[in-house]
Amino acid sequence: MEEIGKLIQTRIDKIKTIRDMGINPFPYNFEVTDFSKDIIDNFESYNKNNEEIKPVSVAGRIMAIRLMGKAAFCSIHDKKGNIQLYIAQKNIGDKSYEMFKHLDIGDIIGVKGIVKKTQVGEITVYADQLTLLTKNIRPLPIVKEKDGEVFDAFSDKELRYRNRHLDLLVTHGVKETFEKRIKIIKTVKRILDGKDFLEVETPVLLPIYGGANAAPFTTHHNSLDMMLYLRISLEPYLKRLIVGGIDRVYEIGKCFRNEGMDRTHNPEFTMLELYMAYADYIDMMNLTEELFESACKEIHGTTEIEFDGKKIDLKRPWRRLKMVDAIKEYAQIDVENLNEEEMRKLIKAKGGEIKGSFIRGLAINEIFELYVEEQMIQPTFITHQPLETTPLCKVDYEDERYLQRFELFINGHEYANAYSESNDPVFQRKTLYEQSLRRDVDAEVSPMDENFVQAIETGMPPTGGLGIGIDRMVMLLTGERSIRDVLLFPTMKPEKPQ
RNA sequence: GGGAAAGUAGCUCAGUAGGUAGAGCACCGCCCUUUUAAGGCGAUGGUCGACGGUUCGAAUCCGUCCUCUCUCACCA
Repeated sequence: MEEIGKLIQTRIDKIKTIRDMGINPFPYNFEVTDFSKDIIDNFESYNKNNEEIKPVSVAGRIMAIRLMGKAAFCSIHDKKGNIQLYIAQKNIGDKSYEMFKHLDIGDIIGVKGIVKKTQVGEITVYADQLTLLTKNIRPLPIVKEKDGEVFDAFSDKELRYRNRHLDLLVTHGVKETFEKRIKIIKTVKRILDGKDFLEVETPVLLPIYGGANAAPFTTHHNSLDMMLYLRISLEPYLKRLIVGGIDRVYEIGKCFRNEGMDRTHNPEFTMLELYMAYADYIDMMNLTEELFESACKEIHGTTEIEFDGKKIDLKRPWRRLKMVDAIKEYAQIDVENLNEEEMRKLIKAKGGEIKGSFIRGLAINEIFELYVEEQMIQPTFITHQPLETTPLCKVDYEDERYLQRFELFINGHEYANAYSESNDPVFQRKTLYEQSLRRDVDAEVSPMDENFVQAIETGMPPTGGLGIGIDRMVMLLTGERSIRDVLLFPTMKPEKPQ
């Protein structure tokens, strides 16, 4: 039998021993009235001048046991943190103490008792009653700590991601990261709700996909006997709602892209998309600033954060720079006065390449990405991308070679993308139709969505649209470098291939 | 897809001229009523990621594969 099996069997045997003592190792409930952090933070309200003021009832998982004959200290972990318990035979009685000696790290117990400080001053619950609430049979990773230094941390990332339940229990900061994640999302929602945006839920399973260039996941509906796609963006349905008269609409939801995985890409990820009728890309910039700044303040209490050792200030307003001006300033390249040959040379010099025939606007975008993007450390809106970079955006009034679009860069990475949305139905139909013809050469091109085009033909008001990658926003604000550290259950290959 | 590193006890890790597999913690037994990485004594525990090869003999050398990490490329 494998070793883990023996450890488990030992604990299963303990369950029987405890049952033989007339104790149910899996009782139904326990009245919890107090939590670790509250007791520690408000010690005086529990104990004054070593006089008990009020008894407490706490419950949690045993994380450490220090047994000394007829008494023991143990640390339990509850939803707010850790607290030490003092378990003495003379206080809890012979039978309970006998049971206690059969408990393990990982068991869940409830304790009623009084709060006191030990000789060395640690706030401790002195147990009068001990109740076993759940017997554990599978050993936890053992992580120890002294003076803030962690020993034998549960550090194997594969095991941590595959066993997030263990990771949450024993790895410092993991739970906090996910608490921050939801705080960020709630802040975003609060701001949007306050501006009269309607939060909606649109379908994930679609007969046709679109809104981005990406390979979709496919599935099959049995009773309809048809192929369905998982959405790659939220755009097509949110725009239908704008047409439908919901002038301010947003959704925060999972999108799915069947593409490569790395530190910043997971096959399923969370997008915020919002659409605002009668607004343009300038309004979207103002809103983006507010969302990031507010979320940052909510998490950090300040607009200044540090990431990768770099100080970043998210305080509004942020710099707004046309793409060609950014190239001029950061790369000393006057890209508008270059000919094709000069541009090709610049791209090649940085290891880039031009796919297919030379398209001037795409080359400008390529030069920006190669020469400038990584220098955009402080939050910067790069605006006026060349017309050729997307067909879904309106061109600028002043110079029709460029778009009313922005991309937000922070710390050299893109965090948001926004347009003054194109709403010319004739142009949209033509573009989407021509795109769909390229499907046999480019598998990532979306098929023609007739129903969507008909919606646009009904008339979409002038609209500003904004997309923000929530996972990356959370990474920025929590300092995590891998998307897997901001997803509770990141996509993993099965351990043992079937 | 390319490159690099890794996979040894439940956890964290040692372990090369190729010669029967080690530590700490956990677990088990004993001692211990103020410990906090508790301590002391003792014991158990391994298909060394998988499969092949070389060899009298492989955790170790070679090959293939699997998983994960980092990184580059691709992709929003």
